[in-house]
Amino acid sequence: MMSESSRPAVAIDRQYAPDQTLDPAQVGVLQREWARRVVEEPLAAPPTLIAGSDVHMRDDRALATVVVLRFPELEVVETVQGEAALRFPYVPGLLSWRELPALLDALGRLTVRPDLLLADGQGLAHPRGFGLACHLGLATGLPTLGCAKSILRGDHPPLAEERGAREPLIYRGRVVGAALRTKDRVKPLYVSVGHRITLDEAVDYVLRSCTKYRLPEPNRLAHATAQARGTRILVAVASPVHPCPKRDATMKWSSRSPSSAGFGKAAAGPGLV
DNA sequence: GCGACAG
DNA sequence: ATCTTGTCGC
Repeated sequence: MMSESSRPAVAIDRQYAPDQTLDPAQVGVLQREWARRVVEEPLAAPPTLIAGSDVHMRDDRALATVVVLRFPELEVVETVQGEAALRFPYVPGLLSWRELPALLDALGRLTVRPDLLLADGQGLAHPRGFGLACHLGLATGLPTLGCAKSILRGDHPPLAEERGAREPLIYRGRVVGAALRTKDRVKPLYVSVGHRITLDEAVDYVLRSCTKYRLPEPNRLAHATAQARGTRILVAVASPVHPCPKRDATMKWSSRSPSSAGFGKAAAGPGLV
């Protein structure tokens, strides 16, 4: 058989693949530009398939996992994995440049198309309005939302202790997201628009995806799978240990790069050349 | 200058 | 995120 070239469930727009050679200042400029392309609008229809993603770091490698669940049943429909070499340091505000390669690798392997993707990080609640969730949205064209475990930027009024309690996340006088209690008396999650969704919908779907745990099921399962794979506690019946070729650790830009100001220190920390 | 800083 | 065991609490 042939010619029945069924296109991938999720097409990756390579124009948004992170250019790993850019320095922080250049990335910042790109983020501001791309932030203008983010669309904040109501979902076209209630989602039937929702996905959650997570990335596990291990030995200079980023292992991504995406789990798709049927909604609102929350039954697993598909699980895919992706991988990429870590060629970018962790810099607050530039997370997508570090994690997107592995995530796109995984997303490109999906055989079903999610109606919504819950990313583990910020969406619009970002210094330049372009967190990981927004980046994933533009790269896949899918509706996305950011679901972070801690705040990157912004503040919010005290939150009631009951599950469902919600307060706006404010940054520079703007509502960039929402603090959401997904479980009684447990630290809240920070939800924000990623792409093609409204904040109210994002909050609604995150809450409806949380059953007995703090994190939404898609993300919780993706995290467990990614972590297990990274720690090698999964039954690797037919798959040998991943080859680990030699690679130099050029994980930091010139320590005197004038354009690096204002982006915080690199993961390697100060003092390293 | 100092503090903050998704994963 | 990662390095890492047990432990206090519902």
